[in-house]
Amino acid sequence: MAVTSFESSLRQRCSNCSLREICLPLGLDAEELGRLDELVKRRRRVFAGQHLFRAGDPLQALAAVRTGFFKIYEVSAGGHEQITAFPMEGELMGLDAISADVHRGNALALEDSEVCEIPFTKLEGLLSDLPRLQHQFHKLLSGAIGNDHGLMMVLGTMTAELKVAAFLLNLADRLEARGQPRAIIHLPMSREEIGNYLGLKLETVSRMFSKLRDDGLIVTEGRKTEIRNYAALKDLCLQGSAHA
Amino acid sequence: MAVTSFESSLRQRCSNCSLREICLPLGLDAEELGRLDELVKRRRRVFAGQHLFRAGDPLQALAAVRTGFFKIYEVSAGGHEQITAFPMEGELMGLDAISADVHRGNALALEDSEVCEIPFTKLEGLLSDLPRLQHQFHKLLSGAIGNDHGLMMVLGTMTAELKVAAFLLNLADRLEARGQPRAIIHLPMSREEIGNYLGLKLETVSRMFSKLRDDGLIVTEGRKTEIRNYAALKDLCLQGSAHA
DNA sequence: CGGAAGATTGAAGAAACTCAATTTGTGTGG
DNA sequence: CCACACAAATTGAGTTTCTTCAATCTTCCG
Repeated sequence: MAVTSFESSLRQRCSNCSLREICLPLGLDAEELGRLDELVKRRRRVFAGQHLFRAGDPLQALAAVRTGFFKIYEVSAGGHEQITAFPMEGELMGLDAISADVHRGNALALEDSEVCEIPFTKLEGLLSDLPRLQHQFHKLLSGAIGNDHGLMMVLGTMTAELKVAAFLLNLADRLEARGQPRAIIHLPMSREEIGNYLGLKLETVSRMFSKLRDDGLIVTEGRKTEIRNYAALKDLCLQGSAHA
Repeated sequence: MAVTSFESSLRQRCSNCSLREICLPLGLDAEELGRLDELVKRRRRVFAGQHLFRAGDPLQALAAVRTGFFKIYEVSAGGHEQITAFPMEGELMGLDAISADVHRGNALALEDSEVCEIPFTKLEGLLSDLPRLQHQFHKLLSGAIGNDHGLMMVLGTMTAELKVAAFLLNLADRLEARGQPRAIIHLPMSREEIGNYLGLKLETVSRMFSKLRDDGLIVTEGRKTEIRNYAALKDLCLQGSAHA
């Protein structure tokens, strides 16, 4: 018992979370963190292939990825699937559900994962009391819009090669923001899922991986990818969208 | 003077605004509306071709379109422009700027327009006091994410013909939500701007307009477009994305 | 170790793009 | 009000890019 309570006080708190600089509680003081801590239901496990929520589910809680990787996909009226995000550690899922109190997207774990759940109604109550948390939450929502615009730019302006390059760079930068080496990327998603996300067919994605490999920008070993020349990859993206 | 004050009390209030069911103040009571009213700076004019804000400008105020039409476009590091939205009456602009306190996008008036400006810091203060307004604001932010996902679906899964059809349907539905006839659409944007938004070249957009016209779904007269067969246009979009 | 799913590569086809010419629309000054 | 000039839109022909179809090859589990 003593051990359990020790562990829970040590590990299961936002204040000790290694993701607190990325996740919701960024920039809160100890008292504010304590209030938030009370709300958060931590370390719910979601195994690879399982859904955390599905489109149509009522919004109960927002979820932050603690460990692992998810894909969020929406299904159109015509039945087509479109992946809208690949959330990783520290990223929130379900923000688009606030609008209608119902999830638009489906959240599927790509590998065994853990999430922290934050009951949304309770969170909104807390936001009224804690202006800094409120502002932080607005920044998160706004940032999600900005991320989506970034993807629109990729989808709307880039060729297949640039899309794949931008995809890898995006992952690299997000890994780096978490203190991990940006050069080594383990892709938990298939070529088909990457293609769906980027508006390409899986064969095209595969071809572009091969091309980037042949050009010496990356090294591929199945789903393990290493960025060999980050600067060149970045240049490729920049100059690529410049010719318009 | 008496007339002026009469007019201002009659016209220049959210409570009398014809857009209150679409814009921010949805579902507020009289007292809450009054508090919001105090913040809003109304009827700032922006003439066609003028910018309301530009990327890099510090976020001072969110802006709601009162009359007219805007385009929001972002410029990538490589210099490519991507239009991310065409806001019309009742729609908010600048939500993506909260994240970094700086505008990401540029807001250009496509026709002579009027906007209501809401100082953002003051708004956040008010949100803490008015839970219903806070919730409404969160719904708006969340809805913006949902809209973006809808566009991603269009960009990622649809052919040129379907993209244009979906674009027209989107406009039609938004007009209808404002009590205007959904069949008659005056497009304030050029073919090139439509193409930029949809990830197509202007010639392709033109061709698809012609195709939809030849198929009897729409009638075109320059930028004036009439939807002749709404149901068929909708079917086209649905079945189109089903084959995957 | 064997089977199935995922990934790669090739060749042929379709979709959208580029380049170019023509037509239409718009606004301005005579 | 018309004529002119300029910008936008349309249409055509040829090319590029991506997709489709198909055949391997690899990886990952049981």
